[in-house]
Amino acid sequence: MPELPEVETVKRGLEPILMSRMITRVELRRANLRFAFPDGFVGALEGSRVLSLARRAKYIVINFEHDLSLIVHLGMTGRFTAITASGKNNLGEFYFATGSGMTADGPHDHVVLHLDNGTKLIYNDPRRFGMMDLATSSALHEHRLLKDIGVEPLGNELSADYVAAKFKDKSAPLKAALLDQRIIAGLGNIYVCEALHRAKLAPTRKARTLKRGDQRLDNLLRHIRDILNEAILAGGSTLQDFQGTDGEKGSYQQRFLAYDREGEDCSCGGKIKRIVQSGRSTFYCPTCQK
DNA sequence: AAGTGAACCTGAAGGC
DNA sequence: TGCCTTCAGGTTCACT
Repeated sequence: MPELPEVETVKRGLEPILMSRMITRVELRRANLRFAFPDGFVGALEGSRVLSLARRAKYIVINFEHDLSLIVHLGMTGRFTAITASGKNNLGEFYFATGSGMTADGPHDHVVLHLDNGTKLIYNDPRRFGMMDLATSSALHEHRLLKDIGVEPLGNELSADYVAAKFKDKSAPLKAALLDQRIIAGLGNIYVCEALHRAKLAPTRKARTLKRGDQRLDNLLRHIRDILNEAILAGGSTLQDFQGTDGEKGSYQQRFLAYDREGEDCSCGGKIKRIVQSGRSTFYCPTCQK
């Protein structure tokens, strides 16, 4: 589900809960999510103290003392819920509820982290497309999940020249190229649709048609950055029931101009169309996106 | 080699 | 009401 803005929102929500805390106990309710939890997962985390949190693409990285990192991916439906002494605090997509009597017994509560201040942090993931793995902090970028990830779209490395070089000779549709995490990190189906709509570029166009020096490429990158920043400010989107840290609903969904708007009017007078590209829905306006 | 589609898994929503 | 089909924010594997 979550794309870069939602993952960033969850990471920011986890920060005050986890920072400087020690994990005293780890409950694993099953042996795997997308893949098996690594050997020694529980033992490595128990007794470890959190130093910092980071995000890379759609991965949340929790750094501990002694060169240990926990890499988490929320997949499509992963969410964190913190139960503190004062009640339940939801960090991901969920609902807000209070009451210290809440327990971690939902059918898809797969991991429970018990912290040294009594807080329980629950990872819930119905579809189990999420992932958790351990890594060596000092060699984080060499981890198999992270080593081939491309540039962060909100960092300084994302430039038109970089993208043009990656798109050169690419016959894949622009939509597919933008979803490729090896080129730009963190873009997902929604924000790619929205950015292409804002940039008035057809998702079906071959990536290589945007060449070095083409102003439309600068324009597209500007829209990508803008849309991600706006979404982060809004606390992520609310497809279904995404919510920010404090139970406040993310409000970005209301601003979608193309995504999930099949048949509706585009501001240009055309109609939003839904097509399928590499197995995923693309929403765009054939009238103004060229 | 690159590009497309299927697979992974569960739940929600829509059609009949 | 209930059964069946389709679809979902992601990633990765297996084909052509």
